[in-house]
Amino acid sequence: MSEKSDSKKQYIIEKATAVFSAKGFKSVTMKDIVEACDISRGGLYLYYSSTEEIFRDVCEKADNSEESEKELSQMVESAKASDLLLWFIKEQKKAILSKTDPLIAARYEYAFYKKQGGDSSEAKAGFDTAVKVLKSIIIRGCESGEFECEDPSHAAASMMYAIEGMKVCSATFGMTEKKVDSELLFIVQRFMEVE
Amino acid sequence: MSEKSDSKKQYIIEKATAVFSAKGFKSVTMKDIVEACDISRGGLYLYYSSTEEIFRDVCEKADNSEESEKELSQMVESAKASDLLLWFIKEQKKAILSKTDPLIAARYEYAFYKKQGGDSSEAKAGFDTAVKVLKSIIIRGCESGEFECEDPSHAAASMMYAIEGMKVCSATFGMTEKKVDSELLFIVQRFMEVE
Amino acid sequence: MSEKSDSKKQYIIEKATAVFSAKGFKSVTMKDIVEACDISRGGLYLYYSSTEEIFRDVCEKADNSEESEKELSQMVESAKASDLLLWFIKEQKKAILSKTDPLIAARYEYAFYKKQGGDSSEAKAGFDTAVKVLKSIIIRGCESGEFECEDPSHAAASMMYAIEGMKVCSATFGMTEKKVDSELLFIVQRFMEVE
Amino acid sequence: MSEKSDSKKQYIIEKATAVFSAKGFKSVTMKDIVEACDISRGGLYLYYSSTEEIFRDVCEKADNSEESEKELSQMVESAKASDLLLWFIKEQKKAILSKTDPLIAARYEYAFYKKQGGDSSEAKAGFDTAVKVLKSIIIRGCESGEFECEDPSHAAASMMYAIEGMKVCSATFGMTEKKVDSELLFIVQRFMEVE
DNA sequence: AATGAATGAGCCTTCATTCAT
DNA sequence: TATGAATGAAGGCTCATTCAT
Repeated sequence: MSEKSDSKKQYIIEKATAVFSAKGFKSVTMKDIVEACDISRGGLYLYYSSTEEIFRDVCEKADNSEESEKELSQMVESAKASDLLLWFIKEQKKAILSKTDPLIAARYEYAFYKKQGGDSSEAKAGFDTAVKVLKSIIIRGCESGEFECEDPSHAAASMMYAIEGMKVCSATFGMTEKKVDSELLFIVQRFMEVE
Repeated sequence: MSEKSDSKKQYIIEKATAVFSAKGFKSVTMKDIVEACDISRGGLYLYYSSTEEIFRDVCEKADNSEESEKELSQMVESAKASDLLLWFIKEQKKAILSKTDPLIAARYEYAFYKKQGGDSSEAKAGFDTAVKVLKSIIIRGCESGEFECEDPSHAAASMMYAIEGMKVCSATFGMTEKKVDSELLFIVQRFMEVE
Repeated sequence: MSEKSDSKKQYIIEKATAVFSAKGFKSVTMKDIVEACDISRGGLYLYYSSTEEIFRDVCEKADNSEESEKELSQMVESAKASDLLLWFIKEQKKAILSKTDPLIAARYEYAFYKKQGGDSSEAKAGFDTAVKVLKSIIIRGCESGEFECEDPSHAAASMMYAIEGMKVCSATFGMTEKKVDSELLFIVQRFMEVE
Repeated sequence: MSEKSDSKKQYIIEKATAVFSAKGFKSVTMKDIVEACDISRGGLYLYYSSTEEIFRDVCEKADNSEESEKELSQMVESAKASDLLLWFIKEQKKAILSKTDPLIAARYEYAFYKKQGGDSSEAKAGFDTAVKVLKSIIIRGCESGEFECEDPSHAAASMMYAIEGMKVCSATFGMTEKKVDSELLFIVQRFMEVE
């Protein structure tokens, strides 16, 4: 199963990504996927048995190709903290503007759907990871004297909440790039002194 | 029609609120409402013809009983800015913790649903109002010398983004009251000097 | 009941006539009538308990005010047969063009509906009456030497079939007045010699 | 899809024909068809999505097996006009008596339904075709000296109106075969001299 | 592995009809 | 008489899911 079926799964994921990006999470039916993939109804069931299952893989793949954290873990060893921060902020900006992630709306829908059902570990994990990364950047910057920040832990969390808020606002009623830039700059200045 | 049917509508809203709180927005069917209200299928259609229509009234009622902004507009005339800020933060805290608003998840779902459909004015309006209120509190505090803040407009927006982020996080994977308190305090301190 | 309720019935008939003219027979619901009459649902049921019942009265009233046959029976005593024929043809022309009878489509629909249900006496009665009238006109004309016609009985029937055909055609896909005139003239000439 | 589903469509058409013959057009529901076909609700929707769509195919099939016009176009090349006329009249007689076409009532109902909706091209097309065919037969007969007729165009139209009238009368309140024979004979004699 | 026809449950919506007032 | 809220049956439609091939 593994080799062949894996490439087929990749194909399905690819087509499904477009569907979830366009329709969100709950509105997507197995029929939508079947049609997007130009595959048979029964065929799809050989690989996936619910839209949720498909969505998970869609997100997973998207997360990986949004190489962000992986890439970071390499940079983090070598680079200057200010470069890292710049990079992190740019990544977040892209995410806010959905340039990287057209799935954002679907992700939130899914998060709420799971909350309803009691499970929410995935959403939490994503957020916590981002906070950790940001915190480690700040700490690094403080150590190297690039930044000054009394409470990196708190600062990282607060910044991420604000960023999260912008993501939601952008996903629900839209934000201009200019506005996002201005907000991000303002926030960074508030939470740390950049030398 | 108006008196009697209005009380019936109130009854439906009341029962429906529980349904939306428990199941979010999209999963709720007319049948769910019918059953919660213990009325006939046709009976419900006498008052409402879609879950969306019901949801709007549910939210409207919830907004009014979350007397927040209304109440504020009275206080704002007389009170000290620091009291107003305290009050505002407390309201937001309640909202974040869903103590006031168990509809929060449904509201977000609805916002995404409308975004899908192209309309998003309602969500935007809610956010903008909150920013305006906060901004006016900050300005007042600056004038009275209670606060110090260079850029009230920006500060208000940033604080609301962070609060919005907390709302989402709380709605998707939960936040403890302690955590919320700590975050709110930190944020306020970052964005203004409280004398 | 009789006096008061009669005037109310007349009112209902009047309003219902417009509804049947516009929507045919089967598409009309009790709700349509209720709305057209601006009366309560229960109120209508006090007088009528089905659209069919209403439709019967609607037709009956229409038949009476289309004074045709009644009026004729007076004329028939005195007038010249050629005048009567002229009058008869004019009446039919009006009927074909639905100038007199916007109910025509509804009537046919009803006729087919009843046929389905096995009853058809009403439709037959209407047609037979017309044939009789036409036949008596022809006979009268033959006696007075105005017309010449070997088989008045057959001629009357045939002419009425053609007229009936025109009614249906007019009701289903429309006919111009010019076309109707031309056809009626042609038919009369074929079935009798007008001196 | 084409082969298998076509045979299934044929099956549905066959069963549906009986339903439309028995119940007319408007009274027929998808459920009726589903039950007549002994298939599932969803199954029917695989092939047809409205009773109208089914009815169109029902009529089309009926029209083809009433080989009439097709057959005629072959005969018309070779046969004597008087034979053609005889054939045409016989076909009409069958139609009037609904021996060929138990769908007649449903067809009229459909015609009125479409008129209500503004479309009536189908009904008109059917009638016009019949007129053309009859006219060409008459012209042929005149050319060969079999018939004598001053105005074939008018005569054809008038005859068809009469025939149409008989169809309606037969469909609504019935006509005996004898009566139909007698009327048809009379009409033919009136509109042309048969040598 | 893959197909796609078939199923049946489930939701939506509209009406005729009743009944307490 | 008259009202109109309420009911529930009936029909429409869509999907997830299965299964013979």
